[in-house]
Amino acid sequence: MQNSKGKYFDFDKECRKAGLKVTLQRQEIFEELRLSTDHPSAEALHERLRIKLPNLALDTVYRTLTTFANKGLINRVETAESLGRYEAIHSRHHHLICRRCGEIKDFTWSLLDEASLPDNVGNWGRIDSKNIVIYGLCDKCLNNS
Amino acid sequence: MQNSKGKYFDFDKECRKAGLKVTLQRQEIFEELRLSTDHPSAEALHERLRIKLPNLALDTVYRTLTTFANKGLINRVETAESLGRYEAIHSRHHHLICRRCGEIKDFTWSLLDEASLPDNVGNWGRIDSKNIVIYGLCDKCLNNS
DNA sequence: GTGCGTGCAAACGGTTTGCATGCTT
DNA sequence: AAGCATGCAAACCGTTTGCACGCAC
Repeated sequence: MQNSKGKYFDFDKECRKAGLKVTLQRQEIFEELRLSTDHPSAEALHERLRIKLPNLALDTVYRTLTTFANKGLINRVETAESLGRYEAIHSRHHHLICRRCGEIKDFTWSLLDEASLPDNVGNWGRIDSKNIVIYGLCDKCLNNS
Repeated sequence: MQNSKGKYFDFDKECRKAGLKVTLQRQEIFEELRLSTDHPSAEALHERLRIKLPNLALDTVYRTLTTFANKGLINRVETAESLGRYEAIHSRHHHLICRRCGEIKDFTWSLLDEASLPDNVGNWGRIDSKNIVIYGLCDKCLNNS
């Protein structure tokens, strides 16, 4: 993505716009995350990048992900394992989480996105996000049990 | 609750039914959790029980909560802080979580509970729970900022 | 050249585990 | 009397932090 002419997302540009220096580590971490569809953890990303960047430190991955999330370049997702996991930002979606294998599947539900909240919420405050989290057993795990 | 004649929930009975021995620690931990409305963590419960049970070990609280959750006596709730927190089981509800103070408010939304999932979920597997998690800033925190 | 970003190592906090003792059944 | 539950201490694991060097700007 270094020199992409904005094909998908001009990372270098967005990075600088956020006031961050463009480094190889940041480029690669973002790219790996962008290509991942499974909400990897910091450790998982570190593992995957070991071939490309053998010297990459795990704490750099943590720091980078935190920085990206703070700058709004990526989203942090709370999961079943009480473990911080991350995702490249894409469209509004909800989560199906398998209790067994931990896999997280996204799904969209525009009907809900547009629905207004029930009265008993009242004027709780300012709402930033509204997400459904569904737990269960995915098809694979159901068949292997 | 030890000798309550089933006024709210006969803990001793339910405990034995689940194959668990009834101990003072378990009774007190359950009772404290039942009286709590703020989804306390294991550490918070431990702290609150210090007066009643000065010798109660923190790991006992962890073990007890895990045991209860496994037996279905209580629910485990995933929260903003990536921290396991617990709640006594009450009626079906959803969560409003304040990013600032971490407070979790419950609300009900039967319309959603009864709604059928969108088509794109397909036959993902077996669904155990379906919860909405709303993040934002509660009224108190909004006014103090 | 300035200062942010990185790698290294050590600290940290919540949670889990091994073991011997104690209490429920 | 038998065995699960507890307390204690140590281990564990994911994450954060302090520091000095190195690279982007």
